[in-house]
Amino acid sequence: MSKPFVKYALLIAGPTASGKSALALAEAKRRNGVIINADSMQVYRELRILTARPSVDEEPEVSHRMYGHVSGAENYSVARWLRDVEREMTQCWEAGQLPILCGGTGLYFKAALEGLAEVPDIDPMVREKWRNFKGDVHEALKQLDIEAATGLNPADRQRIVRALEVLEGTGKSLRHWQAVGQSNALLNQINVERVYVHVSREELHARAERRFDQMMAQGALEEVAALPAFDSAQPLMKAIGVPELLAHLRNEISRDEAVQRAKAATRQYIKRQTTWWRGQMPGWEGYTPG
RNA sequence: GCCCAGAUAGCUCAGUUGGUAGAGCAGCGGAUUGAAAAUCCGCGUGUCGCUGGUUCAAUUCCGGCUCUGGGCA
Repeated sequence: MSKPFVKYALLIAGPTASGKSALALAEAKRRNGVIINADSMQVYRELRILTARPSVDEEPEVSHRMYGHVSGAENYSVARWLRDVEREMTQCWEAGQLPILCGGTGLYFKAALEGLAEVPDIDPMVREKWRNFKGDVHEALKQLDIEAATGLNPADRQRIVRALEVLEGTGKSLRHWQAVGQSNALLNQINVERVYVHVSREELHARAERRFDQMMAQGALEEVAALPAFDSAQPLMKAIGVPELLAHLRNEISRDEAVQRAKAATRQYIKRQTTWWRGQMPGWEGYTPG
């Protein structure tokens, strides 16, 4: 007789507007669970409506963690999420509750399941330097780290800048850290149940469209208008709907145009999420809400 | 009713001095290790309104028709 696992977790993933939150809620009630956020945008306090954050007030009997717990002035990251999740899961187990990780950010689930390269924190000054670098960053990386440079597309500025800041901040190539491997896979020794909420593309599009109209009715425009003057490079400023509604508030495009563009951005996001799970996360149990 | 303009990809339009057509957006496929709702790569998906005529060949030229704008009545 094998000893039963003490540590157990339920992972609920799926594209946006698939109905993950509803499933998580039902499972939490049924299995004495706590819902933990696995979405990179729902962590930001200032965007409740646009990120479709679950309205916690309506379900006081179910505890939600890591929703809106970060200011949009900050740069959240996979690494911070892993640290936050580890803390929350531990609390759940100690309280005899089931942690339910629910969200649409594939990289977060992948990092939790497979670990993340243990790159030391980078000095913010170094990050700033490369993010604001005016010249050709790919040229710069070729000079400093030819191996990392050849593996990246010259147009992929974001990854190139990351390689540059890691090199300068740690003295070693990003390739080195990734080769060293990941020892911190959070869910490694844990009994994990993985559920992928599957809904047809057509249905997802229809639901996402309806949902955005609802967001507008609930005051999404006002929510964006009320945002503090964050730097446009902040992650929160790139949440779907924010650039579009800001453009409308600056009188550059009509309200209808902004809505159409935001809906298109949502469809494109759904496509990227679908691709991610197809390619990066095979072996999840499919679940179709019905 | 008459005159003028237009009708080409899902949308907005370009183009072909006659040899079955291409941009942007949308869409589809892919990559993805500390910004991931990010970032990047790839792919035209088409009765060129309908119908006759001229021609080896018509989306292109000519006629008729239909529809849509605008103008005149």
